[in-house]
Amino acid sequence: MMQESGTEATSNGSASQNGASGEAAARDGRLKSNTPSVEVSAGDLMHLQQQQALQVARQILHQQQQQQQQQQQQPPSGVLKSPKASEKAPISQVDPPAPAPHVPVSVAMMTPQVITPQQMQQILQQQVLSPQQLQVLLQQQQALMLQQVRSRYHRLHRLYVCVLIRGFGFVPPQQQVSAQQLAFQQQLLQVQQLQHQHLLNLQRQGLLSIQPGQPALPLHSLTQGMIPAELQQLWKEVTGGHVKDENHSSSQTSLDLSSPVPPKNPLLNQHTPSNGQYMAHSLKRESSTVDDHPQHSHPLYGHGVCKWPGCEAVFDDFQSFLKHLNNEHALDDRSTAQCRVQMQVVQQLELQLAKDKERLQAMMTHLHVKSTEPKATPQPLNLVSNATLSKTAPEASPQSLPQTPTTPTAPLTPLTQGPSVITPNSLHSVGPMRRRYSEKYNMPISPDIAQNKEFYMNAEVRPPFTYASLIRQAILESPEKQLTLNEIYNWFTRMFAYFRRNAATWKNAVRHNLSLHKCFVRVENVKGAVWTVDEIEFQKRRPQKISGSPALVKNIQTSLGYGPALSAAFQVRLAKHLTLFLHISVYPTLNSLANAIREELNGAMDHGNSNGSDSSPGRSPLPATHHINVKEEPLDPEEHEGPLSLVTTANHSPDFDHNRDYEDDQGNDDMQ
DNA sequence: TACTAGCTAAACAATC
DNA sequence: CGATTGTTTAGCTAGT
Repeated sequence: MMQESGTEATSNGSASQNGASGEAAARDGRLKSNTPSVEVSAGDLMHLQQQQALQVARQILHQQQQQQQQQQQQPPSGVLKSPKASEKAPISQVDPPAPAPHVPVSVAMMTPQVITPQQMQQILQQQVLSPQQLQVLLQQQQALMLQQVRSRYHRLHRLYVCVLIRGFGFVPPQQQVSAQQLAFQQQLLQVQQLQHQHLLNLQRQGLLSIQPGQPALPLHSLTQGMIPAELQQLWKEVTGGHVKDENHSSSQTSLDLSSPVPPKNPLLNQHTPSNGQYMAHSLKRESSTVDDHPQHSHPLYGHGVCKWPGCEAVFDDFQSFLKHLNNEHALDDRSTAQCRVQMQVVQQLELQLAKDKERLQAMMTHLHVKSTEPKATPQPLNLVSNATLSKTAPEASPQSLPQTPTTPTAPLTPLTQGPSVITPNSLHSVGPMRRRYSEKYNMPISPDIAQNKEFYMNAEVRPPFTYASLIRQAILESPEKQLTLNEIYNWFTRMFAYFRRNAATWKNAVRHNLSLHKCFVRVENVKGAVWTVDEIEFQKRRPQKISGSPALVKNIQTSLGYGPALSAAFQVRLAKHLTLFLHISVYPTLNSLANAIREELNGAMDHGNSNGSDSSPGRSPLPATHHINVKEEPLDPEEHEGPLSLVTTANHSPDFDHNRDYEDDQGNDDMQ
């Protein structure tokens, strides 16, 4: 008797693998992205550019030094010479009292992407520019920069410098500054376009989140791979260390620019006497909305713990935290690497968030459009639930109706299978599933089951299908297209969490259906008896409802404005999914749900055009032992494979009409 | 209102 | 003998 009991079990995990694998894939992606060289091509590009920039800057510097050595006798008047190496050494990070030397913008300005080293060399060899001219123009350039581009993205600055230098390069030194500026303006326009484009790209990539009222945060990744001290030294050498206006306007910026640290951490480069003032100021500037108490709050400090990734050091007071921050998380390779990792993480999260937001928006829009249609909402949404909860709605409501008014009442049970949420009472309250929509609108159930497999397996939601449909599905899914009763039981419990309870009830119903419906044929086997599906019988009985009641079809079509019955059924399903999606906050596979919705959206039309023969190749596999009364020829054997598609139904409804008074009723009468 | 479909419950018999 | 399987009936509800 229990010979088949062993078949149960094995594969409850199969369904959840989709979601799991998806998440794993996502995680993999994220992990991969943590290695800057692999995933973020933009970052790689920037890195390369930075390296190039460095090279170019060095080249320029070298050339200039050579020139200066050659022309040492006549130092330029009015313009300061480049600082000596010894003066360059103490850079901003270790030189708190002197903000002037911070010239970080310039560092970032060393963009190599337009001017090749060869070009630069050529320019310098031709001595197109004297250091003094260079200095003047740099200052002009910086002024323009301040005017036109307040954002402090490195890329912008680099591009500006690029333009500057290039403009120089093609203008003879004799020419007047206005001509140079003209050329520069042209370049500027070009660069601005590039900047805009680039910023858009970055925003799209989630690298940047520019808030309206906030100064744009530096894109630290642009300086990845650059050593701030070196860069600033180079800049000093190039500019002579005189870019005061820039220094003033962007003294904080400067630090940012030379640091790959995320904006959230304004302290990284603040090697000021760590009294917190500067940091607090910077912090307040950068996150003013968050920080009302700059002295004691910090994005990296919370509940007495350093929130630097992987740190979690505990501090009694804010000052010690600041000290710790300056000491332990100073600008070094480790911190930089951690910041990069964090950036990648954030980027991935933002990407994901953006995608999901977009998806949600589309769904909301879709729902809103639907709900505004007069008759669409009430019927399909409650189609299942009304019937289902008819008996025990008062019981069920507290469990299944904490949602919004649009929530379908029935199949909604919390997705977590925990007993804390689902009580036996509530489950029991989910009453008979009369007029499951799959029956009513001839929805093929296998796509639904397939797409929502994970959902049904994990959520104790009553599947909106009749027992007959489910039994048929179980049988058709089997390799032999035949199952023992116990195997059918197992399929139910395996596929639907709902059927893991109240076994006596639904098993009785299964048996009842097997016996009652002619479409289920019992075949004696060596091992005992197995049940098969007489597909023809099954197909015959189902379309009666919809084809036999044109009013229903009409109602569906008119009420939904969609035309085909597909829309009604689909909307029910969609509503179900969406409701779940929207109201159940913690569900491990939201993505899969959303994907299911999307796939349904996409697939709906496919079903409308194909005959929807999906996963059930089952074609009357049976010898039909006692079905001598199956005399009507199948309309089209192909059309009867698998679950009914709506098109099939629609196309053949007249045919089914003349099958209306089929023996099913007679058979029932016989039995009764 | 009558009819039908579907569900639940239950009684009962046959089989393992 | 108990559990399982299979059949049948009854009653109910919702939809037509």
